[in-house]
Amino acid sequence: MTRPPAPTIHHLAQHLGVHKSTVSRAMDPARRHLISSELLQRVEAAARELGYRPNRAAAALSTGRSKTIGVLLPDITNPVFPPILRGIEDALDAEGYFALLANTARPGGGSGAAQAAVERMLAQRVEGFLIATAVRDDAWLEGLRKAGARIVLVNRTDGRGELPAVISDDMLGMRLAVDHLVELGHRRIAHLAGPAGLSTGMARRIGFEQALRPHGLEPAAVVECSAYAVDAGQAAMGELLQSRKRGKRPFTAVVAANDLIALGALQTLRERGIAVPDEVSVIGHNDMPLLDQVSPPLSSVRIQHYEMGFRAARLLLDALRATPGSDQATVVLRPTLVVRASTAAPG
Amino acid sequence: MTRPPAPTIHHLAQHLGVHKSTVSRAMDPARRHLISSELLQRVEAAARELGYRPNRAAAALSTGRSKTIGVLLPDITNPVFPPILRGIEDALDAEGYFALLANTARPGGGSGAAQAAVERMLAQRVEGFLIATAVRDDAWLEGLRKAGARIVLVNRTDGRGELPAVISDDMLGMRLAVDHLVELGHRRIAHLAGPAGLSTGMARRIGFEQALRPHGLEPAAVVECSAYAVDAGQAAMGELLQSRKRGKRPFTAVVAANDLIALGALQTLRERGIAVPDEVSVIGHNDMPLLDQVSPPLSSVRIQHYEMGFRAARLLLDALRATPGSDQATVVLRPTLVVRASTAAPG
DNA sequence: TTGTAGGCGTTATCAA
DNA sequence: TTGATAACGCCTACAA
Repeated sequence: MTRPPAPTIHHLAQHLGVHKSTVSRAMDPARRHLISSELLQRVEAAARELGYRPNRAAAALSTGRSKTIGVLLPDITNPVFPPILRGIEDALDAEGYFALLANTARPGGGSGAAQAAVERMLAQRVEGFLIATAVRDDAWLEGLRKAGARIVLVNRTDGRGELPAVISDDMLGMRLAVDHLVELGHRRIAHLAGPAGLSTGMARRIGFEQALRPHGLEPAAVVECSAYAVDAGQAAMGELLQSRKRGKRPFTAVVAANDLIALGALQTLRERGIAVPDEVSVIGHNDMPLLDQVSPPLSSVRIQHYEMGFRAARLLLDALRATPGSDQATVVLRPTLVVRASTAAPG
Repeated sequence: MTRPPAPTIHHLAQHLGVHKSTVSRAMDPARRHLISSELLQRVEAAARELGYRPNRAAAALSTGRSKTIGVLLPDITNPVFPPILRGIEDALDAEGYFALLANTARPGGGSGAAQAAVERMLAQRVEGFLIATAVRDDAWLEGLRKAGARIVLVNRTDGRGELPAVISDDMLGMRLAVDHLVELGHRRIAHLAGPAGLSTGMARRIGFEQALRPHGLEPAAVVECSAYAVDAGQAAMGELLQSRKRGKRPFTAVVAANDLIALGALQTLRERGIAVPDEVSVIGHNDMPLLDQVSPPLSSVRIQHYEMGFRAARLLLDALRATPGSDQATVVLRPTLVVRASTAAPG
């Protein structure tokens, strides 16, 4: 039982007794109008009958357009990325594009995996890249741009802000968190920062400090986590408690750079018998799924992940139509505050 | 600033004063040995220098192999799929393949979206499909197979078991859950079933009933949820409590068909002031992330999602090498029990 | 070990 | 409105 060879445009043309260019035109919505409606119908009927599908690989070769976009993200297993990817896909799908996906956070680390993925994608002749990997070091990214690649950053920016990006307003996000706590009466607020090497880690840390200023406050303490992960948050919270014991600037609230870190903090606090929110308030960032199911339900700053992916993909698609260089835009999305039970007035 | 046209094999050949087939051979690891090592070095150097990348779109046209696999899943936003996808990608990546992804659970419902995605993927000349969409109705799937498409099912089977698949042993999974509860002393166990239209929903329900039998037990009650979702679980748990009130076969434990349903159940029980696990034990299924962070930490049956994706992709890749028809295999992975705090001896 | 010729399935450009 | 011809960039015989 061998599979029948897929019919080509040639077969169809022969079958109909017309030339293949005619079939080609009939199959293209943009050039259909050049065909007599009677012939058009016949072509469509025959195509259905023979199960003809234009070979995109051939079209790609001929036109130079693969209808394909490279998507780089650290790890789809991290809950912030699925909605982003979903948004990307929905936008691409609407234009008949596909995403070529690569998870670039390999055990090895570094940007090597990302570069390797880019190489392969380039070979596939993707028309552009959507990049959500968060490492801030990327000379290679700059090189990619210089080589003529179309790029839109998602959920991050490059160092110099030369690349178009769709991000969340991290300054605003931290202000929402801090204002909320200050309003509740907190004056001594600590920060569990994300890795300084990641663009959001840095932005949120700065955002935290700037958000305190208008209130005449300074950070009670800042500890940088080694990663956006529960155990890193656990460890960092431990450190924070050390400094607290040493009596310098005891804090009544903690702003975490992300939800996983916040969950780790919650765990450490629970272990030490420190009540949340009675003794210490905790607020996360991202508002990932299921935060309402943990104990206590975690307050957080909600980011529009789906929207971020969708807009980024649209931005890229628009840029592909336009001439190179006309794609300079950065979209900043507004986060919102989600108050649950992990934040309350200081005891 | 227009981007420089990518160099082709022709340019490289010219630059080196050799014929393009020579370059072609030099770039292919499988045929490199036919080239004098001196020339090989020159080619490689020149390739690096000019930034030459073989155009896969052209190679695909020429060889008929796109190095591309279509992956269909309902919704990447559902936490069981990211690890599956990651596994798929890792396996594909190792062979230089890419995944073309489609989320087929659209608001509309039905298998229309899946079929549309398949159409487009066929046009892209994917070499095969990995399908994780769970609807059990699929005449169209059968049609796809008959048309010669290479398919491996992931996390589901087809009705007749004609397609190779990688699944988890749902019978065993339910047995693990039921045995655990029986061992704790439960005799009246209820089931919150998944939608009967989904392959896992059906399999787990049957598994549940069969697991009770050796213990001389019958289901205390079974309620089918409208979806694998928290609110569906909430509603179903409400129904279960109704039947309990009516006094017929009151239960002391609930086996949920999936974790989201279990979380919904937990919520309803909390609202009604029924203590877990003191009055009712609850166990989920899948062991999705963060279950250890909810309250009480949810016992569950862990499924090897990553492995499932990885194995499925390998199976497909192997089948692609072999001749059609030689790919009949079904891999069954073994789940494990994860005991946390939501299950205990009946009060 | 290297070169030559032809074809993969489309689209694009002319010409009719 | 349709047909003819020539690419697109690579691979695969086969010949040298």
